[in-house]
Amino acid sequence: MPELPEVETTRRGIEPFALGRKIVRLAVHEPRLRWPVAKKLAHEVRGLRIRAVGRRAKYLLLELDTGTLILHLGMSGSLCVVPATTPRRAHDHVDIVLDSGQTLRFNDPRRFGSLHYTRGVVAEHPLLAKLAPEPFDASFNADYLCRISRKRRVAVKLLLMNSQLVVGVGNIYASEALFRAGIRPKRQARSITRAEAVRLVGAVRTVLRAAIRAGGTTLRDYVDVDGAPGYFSQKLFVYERDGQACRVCATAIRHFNQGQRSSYYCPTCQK
DNA sequence: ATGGGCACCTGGCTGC
DNA sequence: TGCAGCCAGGTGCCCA
Repeated sequence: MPELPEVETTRRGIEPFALGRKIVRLAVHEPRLRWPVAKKLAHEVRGLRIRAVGRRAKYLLLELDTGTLILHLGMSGSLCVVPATTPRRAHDHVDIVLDSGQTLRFNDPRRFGSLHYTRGVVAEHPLLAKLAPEPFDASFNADYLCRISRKRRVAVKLLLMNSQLVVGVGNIYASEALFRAGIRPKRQARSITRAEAVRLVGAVRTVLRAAIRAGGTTLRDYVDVDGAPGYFSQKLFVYERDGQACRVCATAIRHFNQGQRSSYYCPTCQK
């Protein structure tokens, strides 16, 4: 579920509670996540201090004294800060108990999330090593986009969602960015003109920034650290708005399936 | 190398 | 009311 804005909202939410805190105990109540949580992980991080709370793509990174915890929220995951005495609820899989008496509690009904610990250079971890630039990085620009897409026949929306081109853009924000750039999701990547590439890079950044400002998008179950929803759903132009009037030109928004995912666009605003 | 499809899992909604 | 069927913010992997 969570795309970059939701993960970034979570990062900012836990940072004030986590930074500088020592991990008293890490309890894995359900190790069957996307990959089984390593048995030795809890023992490895016990007593270590959280030196930084970072993010790379959709991964949350808790930098500890001697390594990094790598947490992915999957499709339905969320992280809350609660007093350690708070009773667990369904799908509360991991507790990171801090020396403040609070715990970072990971909840994930679908269990597509993951938790790893690495003592090595985190950027070289197999999950992170092949990731493309961050959308706000200067290296993600129109030249780069043109170069990558030049020979690609794949639909531009699928390319946007490919973490080897740019990270953090999932199904919601790919549709939204393409709307803002005036480009139909079905267009072959190689048909994107330079002017369109300029617009698309700008649109990706604008929509992600706006979504972060709104605390992310809650469609079904995403909540932030305080259990509150994100408000960007009110500002979506096309996502899950099929049949409704385009907010710009009033044409009915259309919907179709693309790569086993739903895509939405305005047939008038997008060419 | 590229692109397409599947798998992993639970819960909520729709329609019979 | 019950239940089958379908859908959902991700992404690694296997195959052609």
